[in-house]
Amino acid sequence: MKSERKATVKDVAERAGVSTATVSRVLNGDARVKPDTVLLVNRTIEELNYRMNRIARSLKTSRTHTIGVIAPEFRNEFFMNIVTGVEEELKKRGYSVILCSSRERREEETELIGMLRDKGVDGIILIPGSSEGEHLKSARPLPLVLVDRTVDGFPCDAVVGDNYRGAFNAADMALNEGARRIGFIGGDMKLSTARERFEGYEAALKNHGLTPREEDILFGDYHEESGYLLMKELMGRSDPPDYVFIANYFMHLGAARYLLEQKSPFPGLHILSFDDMPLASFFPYSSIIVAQPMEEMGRRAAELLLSRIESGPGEREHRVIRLDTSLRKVL
Amino acid sequence: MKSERKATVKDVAERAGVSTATVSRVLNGDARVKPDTVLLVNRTIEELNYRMNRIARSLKTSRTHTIGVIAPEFRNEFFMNIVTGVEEELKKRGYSVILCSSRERREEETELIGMLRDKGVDGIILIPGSSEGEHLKSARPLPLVLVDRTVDGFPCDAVVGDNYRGAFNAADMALNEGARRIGFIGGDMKLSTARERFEGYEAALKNHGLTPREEDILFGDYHEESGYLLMKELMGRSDPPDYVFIANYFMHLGAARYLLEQKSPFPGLHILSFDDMPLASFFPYSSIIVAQPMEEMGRRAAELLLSRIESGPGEREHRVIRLDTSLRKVL
DNA sequence: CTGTTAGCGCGTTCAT
DNA sequence: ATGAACGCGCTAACAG
Repeated sequence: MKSERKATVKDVAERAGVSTATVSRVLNGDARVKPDTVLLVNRTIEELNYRMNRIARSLKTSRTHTIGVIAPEFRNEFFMNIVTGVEEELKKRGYSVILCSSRERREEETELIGMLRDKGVDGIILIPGSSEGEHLKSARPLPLVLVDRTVDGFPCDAVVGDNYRGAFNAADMALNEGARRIGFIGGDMKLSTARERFEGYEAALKNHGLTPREEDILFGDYHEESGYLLMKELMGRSDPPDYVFIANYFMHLGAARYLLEQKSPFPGLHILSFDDMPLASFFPYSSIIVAQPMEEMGRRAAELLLSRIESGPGEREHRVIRLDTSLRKVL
Repeated sequence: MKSERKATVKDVAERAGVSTATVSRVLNGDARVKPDTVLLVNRTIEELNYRMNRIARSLKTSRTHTIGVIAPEFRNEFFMNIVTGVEEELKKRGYSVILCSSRERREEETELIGMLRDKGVDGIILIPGSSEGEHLKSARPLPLVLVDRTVDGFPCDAVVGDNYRGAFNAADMALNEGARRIGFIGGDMKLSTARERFEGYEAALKNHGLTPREEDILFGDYHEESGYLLMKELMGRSDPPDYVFIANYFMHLGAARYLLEQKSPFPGLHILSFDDMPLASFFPYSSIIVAQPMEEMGRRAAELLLSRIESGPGEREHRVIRLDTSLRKVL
């Protein structure tokens, strides 16, 4: 059982009595190899326990079958649902993913893009951490697909949820149900999703002949703490709204924490929120949830990216895929 | 602005009037290069906007500065906290991570190990999806570090929490607080963590002169649904225990779902649980939580792996690092 | 259908 | 302190 050094194409070629080119052809499923030869080569490969050195191949082809994925934060279930979809689809098509966290910092995004390019990834999928995109052009000419949010001043392939309609539909349903006043706890309006969700909410109210009251509308930053504080502010008033729309899951989480802490109940309170995470429907007063197809967003982003990669620089138009949301009625 | 093909060492060498060997030395910080030359080369590198082709380097050195990380599931916050620690530490030391999901299947683990080896990773960090490890030897001789759980019949470097002491301490605290009967909702006893947690619980009871009642002890599979069902079974009885120890976060989640669904309260109920996730302390009746240092587990695993990689096949003893847990008192 | 040959871009002796 | 030359393992022309 003397385990020699790893076998190479050359070893296989010699042992099988063919040329390295033929071995390479078999390896790559080239059609014009005599079936017998294919068999012979494959048998030899088995015998030698040969495994292709993909690094050498990459050097030659300048393709790594590796995609860089940049997410703001791994501990975020929402993002990781997207990544799950990405990985699933990519794996199916023979790619793997280098995952990096941008920690929500622009400079990190820039740095990571450089690192990924150096590592030779075939493309990048990025969940933007901020609303600006100027720095993303450093990815060029590498194929790049944004997920979840678009970015200002940087037209780019992207897969996002239909935030406007999602928010509109939720608010509309609440209104049809008899909501009198719907408060709003939003995200940073510099983010595309935060804007769209607010606009959807606003449009639904107008559509019902209501004008949103300015004091019912609060903006935070999509983080847990901000949801906590804004909910506290809203409910601490003498005349709070009967419905509250919370623009994302993490603010919802914070709001729920506040609500749970209070001894006395809030009769008649109903909460609308974005993102149907496993727990969201168990938060107190949770009533209508806008569900985004998180994994599908990831899958579609992967698909889009691969189509760019595999078709070369064909179509130059940027494509923005907007996925439907659905409503989940809780109580 | 004619953007030529990417510059190579050769281009830099020519432009700087030195040899490629010198450029390579500068690139790798070789001490014996005349300072002037270093400066010159570095300037040229800037001018040409040269970036090293790391694939070519990898082909030569057979080191990729890439680590494979296999987790059972990306949507699991617990695992992703570990991965966060891994990525953080690795990034600091100049490595990046290829992340793959085993979907909790042994065959996937095997397959992924093969894929990672083919991609030339320098080592693998694996969060085992099952209790068996026979198939993991296919990773040899690649450095491999297990995190969170060890595996039967496969001695291996590993970083785990001190499950026994964690469980012991939690149960002990509850008993000192006046708990009369502590029920137990455990995980699959084939898993090392499930066994250790049960043993810690059992030992604490014995230590207080109590014998655990057989009917108070239920085993599930660490998943949400199983927590739901077992909690339902336990609380549906005529004489349920006053304390319940739930052996991991996801079962705790399921149990909480059950509890939340019930109209009538469970006066005096206290829940002990493992893993201090952001929400755990808000679950109903949550009382004592055993917190594992999730990110640190990841960091330590990364450290251990890199020490193996960078020191070559030195020490042959497998090292198991057992990290302390801490107790979090909720109510 | 198959073989020959020439690199891909780098690190590394072995000279000097 | 520096250079010339070879080769890591593979694929891609180009021949035949």
